[in-house]
Parts: sequence; C-alpha cells; structure tokens
Amino acid sequence: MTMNASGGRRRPPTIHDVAREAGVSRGTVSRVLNGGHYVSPAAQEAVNAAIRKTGYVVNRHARSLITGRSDSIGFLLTEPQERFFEDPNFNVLLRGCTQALAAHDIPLLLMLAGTEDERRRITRYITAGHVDGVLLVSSHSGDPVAERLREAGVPLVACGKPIGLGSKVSYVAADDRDGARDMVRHLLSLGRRRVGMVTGPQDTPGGVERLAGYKEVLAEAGVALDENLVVSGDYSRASGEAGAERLLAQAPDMDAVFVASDLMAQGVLTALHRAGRRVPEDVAVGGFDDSPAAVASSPELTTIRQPWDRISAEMVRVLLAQIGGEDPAAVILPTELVKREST
Amino acid sequence: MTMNASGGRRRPPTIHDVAREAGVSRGTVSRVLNGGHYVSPAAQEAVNAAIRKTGYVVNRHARSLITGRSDSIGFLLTEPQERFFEDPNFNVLLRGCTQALAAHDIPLLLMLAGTEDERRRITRYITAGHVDGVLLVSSHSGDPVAERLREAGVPLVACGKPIGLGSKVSYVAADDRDGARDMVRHLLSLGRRRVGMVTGPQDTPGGVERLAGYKEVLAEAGVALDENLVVSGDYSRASGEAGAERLLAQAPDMDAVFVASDLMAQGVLTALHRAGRRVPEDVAVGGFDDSPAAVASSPELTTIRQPWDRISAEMVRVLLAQIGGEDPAAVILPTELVKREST
DNA sequence: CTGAAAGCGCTTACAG
DNA sequence: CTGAAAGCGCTTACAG
Repeated sequence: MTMNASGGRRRPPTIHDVAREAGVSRGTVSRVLNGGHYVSPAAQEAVNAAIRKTGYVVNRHARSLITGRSDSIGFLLTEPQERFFEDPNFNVLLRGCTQALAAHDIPLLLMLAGTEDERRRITRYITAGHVDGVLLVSSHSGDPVAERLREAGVPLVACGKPIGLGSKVSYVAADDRDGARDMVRHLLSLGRRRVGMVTGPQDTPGGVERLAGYKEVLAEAGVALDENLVVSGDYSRASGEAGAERLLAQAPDMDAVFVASDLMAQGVLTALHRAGRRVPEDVAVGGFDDSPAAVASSPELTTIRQPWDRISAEMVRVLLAQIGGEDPAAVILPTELVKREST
Repeated sequence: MTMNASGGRRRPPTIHDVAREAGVSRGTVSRVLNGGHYVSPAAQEAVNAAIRKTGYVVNRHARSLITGRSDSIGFLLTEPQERFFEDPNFNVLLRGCTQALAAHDIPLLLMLAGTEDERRRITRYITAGHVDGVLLVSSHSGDPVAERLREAGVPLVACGKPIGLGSKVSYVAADDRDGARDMVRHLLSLGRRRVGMVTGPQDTPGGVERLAGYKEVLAEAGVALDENLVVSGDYSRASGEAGAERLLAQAPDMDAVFVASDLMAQGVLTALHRAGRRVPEDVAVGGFDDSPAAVASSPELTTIRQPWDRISAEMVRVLLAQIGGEDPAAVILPTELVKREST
C-alpha cells in the first residue's frame, strides 16, 4: 500500500489548539469530548466555543490507538457475492445498517470475502481489532467465518440464524416458517390443491424453514405431500426458471406454487409464461421477501414481506449492545402477507 | 458513541513482540513492514518468520497516527439514496470498487449523505482526514459536496462528469453521447422513423449527453425533430412508465423509443404492454446501461452497455494515482450496443 | 544496514 | 473539578 499525503490539505487543529484557545489543559478538553463528566460548566462552555471556533474534529486514529476500540463496524459478506448483489434485499439491508450506524456516528466498512483466501485475510484483519464488531451476511451457513470470529471473541450478529452455532451467535431473522405458513394457507384458501414449491437452498435457515412451513400447512389441511411438487433452487432468478420447468414436467396439473424468494418467483413467472400458463388463472404464484422484484414483475407478486428496515435496525442495536458487553441475543421478527396480482 | 472492549479478545502482538522474537530492533521490523528497504536479507527473513510465528498484524491506528494517512477510501453517495439503491448499476459499481481496493488491501468506507445535514457532517469527517480519498457517486451534479471536497484538497474521483467543475475534478464516465448515437442509429437502421425518447434528468451529464446524441443522429439522418416525441424522466422505473404514456398520447404513431436507462425502459415496456402495443413489432425499445434489469424484463432489452467493471477499476486507479500526487484526470470509456429482443 | 529516540494526537489514572 | 504526565503502537530522521 503506498499512499502519500495530498496537496491541499492543511494540518487540522488538534486538541492542543482547542486547549490553548479555551485556556484549559488538554485533559479538560478530552473530558468534554468524552461526555463532559467532572468538568465545570464554565470550562465546558469555553471548550465548546473553542471547538466551534477552531473547527476541531477528533482524530480517530489517536483515539483508537489508546482506547483499543476502532469505533467502526464491519459489514461482512461471505460466499457468492454476485448473488447478494443481484438480490434487492441486500441493498435494503446495507442501506438500513449504514443509516442506523450513522445515527451513532459510526462508519461502516464494507468487506467482501468471496474466496477462502479473502476470508482468511479478512478474518485476520477483523481479529486484529480493526473493527469493533461485525454484521455478518452470509447465505450458506456452514460458513466457517462466523465460527472463527466467535472463537476470537469478536462481537457479531448474523442476518438469519447461522446453522450449527445455535444461540451462541446473535442473529436477527424474520419468522420464515410462519411466513411460509401464511402463504401456503393463502394459496389453499383460493381453492388450490396442487400446490408446488420451489425451495431455497437447504443449507440455509430460510431455505429449511420455509419448506417446513409449507409441509406443515399441507399436513394440517389434509393435503398429501407429493414429492413431484417440490423442487429446490438457490434463490437466483435462473434457478426459479429451471425449477418451474421441472415442476411443469413432473406435475402438469399444478395449480399454485410457493416460491421461496421473489427473485426465483420472477424466473417462475418467465417459465410459466413461456409454457402458456396464465398467472394467476391457471397457476397462482406466491413469492417471499417483498423485494423490489415483487413489483417489477408482471403480474406483480403476492409475497411475504420481510421487515428489512427493522431487521437492519435490530442487527445494529444488538451488535452495539454486545460491543457494550451484553450477551448474544436472537431476534425473530414477524412477516406479513402482501396480496398483489399473482394469486 | 459508547463502545467498550469486548470479552474474549486478547491483546494482539505488537511490533515489539515481533522485534523480540526476531532479535532485532523495532525500527528494523518497521522497515521490513514498509517495503524492506535498507534491511539485510538475514534480518528480513528473521522478521518475516517472527511475523508468521506471532501472527502479527499491523495496528493501522498507530500507523495512521504517525503517517497522517488513513489507508482507507470513502465511497460517498450523495443525493437521493433510494434511487441509487434501486438502480442495479449501483451494485456493480460498489462491488467493483470494493474489489479493486481490496487488491490493494485498502478498506472501503461506505458513506451515505442524503440530506444537507448529513452532507455537512460527512464533509467534516472527510476533510478531517479520516479517509485518504473519495469515490463520489452522485446523480445530480450541481452537487456542492464535490466542490467543497475539491476546495479542501481531498483527492476525489467522480462517477460521471461533475457538471460545472470542468476538469478540475477527476472523473470516469462512459461515452454517453456516442452510446446514444449508436442506439438511435440502430433504431433508424430498422426502418423506424418516428423515434421517441425518454431522457434522463437534464441536470445530469448522462441525461444531457444521451439526448444530444439522439438529436445529432436524427439531424444527420435528415429526420426532423418532433418535440412531441421527447419527454423527460428521472431514471426511475415509474418515470419511464409515465413518460411512455405521455409519448403514446402525444405521438400515437411512434414506432420506436430510445430510453435513457434500462430501469426506465422497464417502465416503458409496462406502459406499452398495457396500451396493447407489441414490442418490437409495433414499437422498438432501446435502453441504456445493460443493467440486470435488461435481461429481467420481457422482452429482454436491446441496450447500450456501460463498462461498469472498467469504470470502477479506473475510478480506483485514478484515485490512488491522485493520492500518490498526480493531477486529476478524466477517463472516458467506450460503450457497446447489445442487441436483444426489444428491437 | 541498524538501533536509540522522538513524536504523531489522544485518553486516563494520579495527584491535588 | 483540573493539570501534568505517562503511554497507546507505530514510523522516521538521525547517528553510527
């Protein structure tokens, strides 16, 4: 890494300049900066005025060096990046986390670790203390990064339940099973009885839970489970398209399909359209996520809304609490059925 | 901001531990860390072995404190965030920049400044030296942030030409005008003569240039410009839909339309479909960007590919060069016509 | 080529 | 409530 100082920047004012301007010691300035405890109102005021006058901004490197904290948070994306970037949910999550952190004046470092090599490098970087905590977004959850970070004692909160780590790692997730149950119940309420499903990956909590919800409701309704009506996808649009083609071949009488993500549902719509099936007349289609994809497709998708705003806000809240010394926690948030044109 | 040290992290090894392990002074370790100049091969080797053995990772805060560099780069998004996050191009750009930077082991800080208040706060943060340079992504380009950062001497490269700042600020952009020319020429080559356009915002370089290209080619082909065939949008899907409706009302005989972004083109497709016009039989539709939206829509869009991978790579290259002391530079990259189903 | 030393800007016990 | 002082982990002239 080679970076030199740039041309035009003049040396910013230091705590020393502020102290001189305010006529107090540097210690007092620091105390004002750190909450104003044990500082007389007069000194307090003088320092604040001096800060305004000098345009002082704390040097975080100096502060971090002594406190041992970095005052920044990492947003870590492991595993296939393309998929996440293709997924509109990712945007909402990233934006939500950035904003929630900005409210605390904490910068967010974006970290991508798609290869094992990068994952090793990033893990070292993190465990060296360059961020105070990590927001982990990973699709497949046999993900070793979560375990490594947990072992190193790095505060961590995952988006979705990390399989295999139980409640030792904090996570925030929507209630996938309940959402799936709502959707399948909705499809049955329409009178459909040949309800197919395109699942998510089965090494993913969402993938597992949504399938479980589907099976439960079918069983409760006394509808026999037909293996030909279940195919698996990987959350990508392409896998939805392929999945629908398989379903059509295996179970031509399918009259509804629950698809574990809106993106896959877009693919399903494409395949159905090509096969000449009308949606929702011939086949009702239910998605999951309520992502922008849901209203971008035609017909617009009936889907299950994941509360992304709350998810990101909770992830940040739990992480900050954990950095503050609290124990890990799991937060499960309710979903909501959004009825549109596809059912 | 209140963040306490977390439970399990033990104190990481310092340069002092490495020096002891290697049997050299701390200065020598530092020299190895910073390029290995003026270090004997023997010392070099001993230090490297000690680094491996101790698992040493440099403390960036200490380094930054003394060098005055932060060894990190900011990715700054000003103006309406929703639009950018909705825009698939944003993802590609963000990912490309993150990866290009990762190759230099430089972390990327994501900064969102949608309100004037946030913009002020971020500007202070940046000018205080917390990042070495800024990758600026802003739609409307009367954007005061670019000017403020330039004045403060912060190395900066914009995505797209910042209006009003001339070549004082580095930027990387696709050749918008040339791309637009290619598309309109393509539409004319299909025999269409009533070619409409949905423009981008006219306070945006891309918005201006793409319209200019459209007008140029029409003039060159001897096709009179019809004001009824030109409406303006804001790059959002919704504005494309509304724009197409206006065009249909003003110029029902329109047989082709050039839309300044794929996202708007999706909206155009929706409106055309609703009006019962077949694409491309009745109306040929050309987009711009070659974003994921282009293949997600049906029919798939003929469009102009922006070389996003190269754009992000060049942005990073130019920024690092500028941080290294070079003067600002503008880089214009060629576009490419991608023929699909909509023309 | 190498070590001893100063110093980056801050925070935090420690005396008062 | 406040100042003087030590020290966080590193880099970089400065002597040798």
